[in-house]
Amino acid sequence: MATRARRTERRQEPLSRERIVSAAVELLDTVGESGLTFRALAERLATGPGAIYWHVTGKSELLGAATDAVVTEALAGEDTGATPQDAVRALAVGLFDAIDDHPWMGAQLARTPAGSPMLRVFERIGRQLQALEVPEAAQFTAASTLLNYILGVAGQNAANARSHHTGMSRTEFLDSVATTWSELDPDQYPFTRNVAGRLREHDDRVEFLGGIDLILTGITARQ
Amino acid sequence: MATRARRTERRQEPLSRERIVSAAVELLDTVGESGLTFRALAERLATGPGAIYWHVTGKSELLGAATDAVVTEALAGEDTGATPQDAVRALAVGLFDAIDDHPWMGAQLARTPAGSPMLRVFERIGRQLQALEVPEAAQFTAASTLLNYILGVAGQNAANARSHHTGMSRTEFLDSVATTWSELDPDQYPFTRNVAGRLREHDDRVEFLGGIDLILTGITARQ
DNA sequence: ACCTGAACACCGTTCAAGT
DNA sequence: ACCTGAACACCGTTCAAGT
Repeated sequence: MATRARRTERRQEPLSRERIVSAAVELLDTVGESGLTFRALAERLATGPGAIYWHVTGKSELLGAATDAVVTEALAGEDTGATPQDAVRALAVGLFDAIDDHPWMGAQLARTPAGSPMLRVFERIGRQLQALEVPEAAQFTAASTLLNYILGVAGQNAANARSHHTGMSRTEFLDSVATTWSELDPDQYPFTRNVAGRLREHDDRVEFLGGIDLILTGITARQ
Repeated sequence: MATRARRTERRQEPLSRERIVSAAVELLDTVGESGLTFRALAERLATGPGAIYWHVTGKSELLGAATDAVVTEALAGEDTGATPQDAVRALAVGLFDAIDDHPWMGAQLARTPAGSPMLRVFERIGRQLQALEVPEAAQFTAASTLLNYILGVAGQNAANARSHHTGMSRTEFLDSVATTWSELDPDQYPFTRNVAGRLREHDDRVEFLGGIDLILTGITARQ
């Protein structure tokens, strides 16, 4: 009953939104934001650029769908943690790592109106705030603050990833920034000069979590 | 001694980086991000697109310079306030309003590596934290958290401005979001549904300041 | 219904040629 | 030194024509 082995000219699976989106994610991951073009995508899918438009309305929908797919994967699984604070940290770190793996997504998230992907994050943060017994009147502001902070870091991460593609490691990069900062005019930048040294022992993820904790402290200190 | 009145063919001021940047800001403000093209800019400056490249290396530098100009204007003047908290609030609101007036800048700031414009914000936030007597080891994280939060809100504001250019007012827009949220699946989005009503009495600026206060509370609660 | 790929209307950027 | 504007190498998107 089995069909015979065919020549190497493997038959092409039919085009589908799913295949298009996952090819887009691959392209974004390997060649970066500017590498995602309809022509490159079409070549990868062994078709013409026009074909893609049958399944997707345009480039911005495509970028949105790619982001959505990655966020969904990052948010897979239930929220768990010894405390609600831990659950928020786990959620935030999950997103942080996803953005680290897919830097193009940081820029995309930061410029996406609080639509589908981030709404799920908002919801899950909110539930943990309810568990923390944050008063109802304060829940919205608390959840928004956490979300906006996460989005801000996401944008910065994306910007950094874009700016030091010069083959520098993150440590080398931070080192060079630290040097620049410590050479700033002491009259204009006393504070920045003062904290420059701290950059050399800087860990992005630890720093990110430090901000989350600061906000969580602010949220609970009010009660 | 005065030169005679000339024909209406007014003599063109020579091109300069300054004139180019201010024409770019004007174009961005009136036609939006996608309206800034070298051809449109050249027409406005009564020259050819190539001329611009003599004064500016390319589009990304131009966008950076435009952002820099607006931020500089927004940050003009000293930090003042009855308390360091007030000074931080004033600083943050100044930026918020500038972004509100120039929505394209939100996207730009969110994707700018912490370079020149935001470094000045970082510095000024930091000085207020010193005034608050935040322990030195905590200053960097505290300043970064405030800055990242501001950048996150900036990005969201820009995204919102882009998405509801359909001639809806902000209130109408919030109303429609509130309706969407309150119709979400109660099993999947209990929290979001629950806070949906709050959107109708939502004031972006008040909400923004609420987040700043939350973070400031977190910063001072640690001491 | 779905795919093809040439064609359209743009871009940013370069560069020989001018003043 | 500074400006001009045609030309190059791309884009996203459309659409008649095919299967």
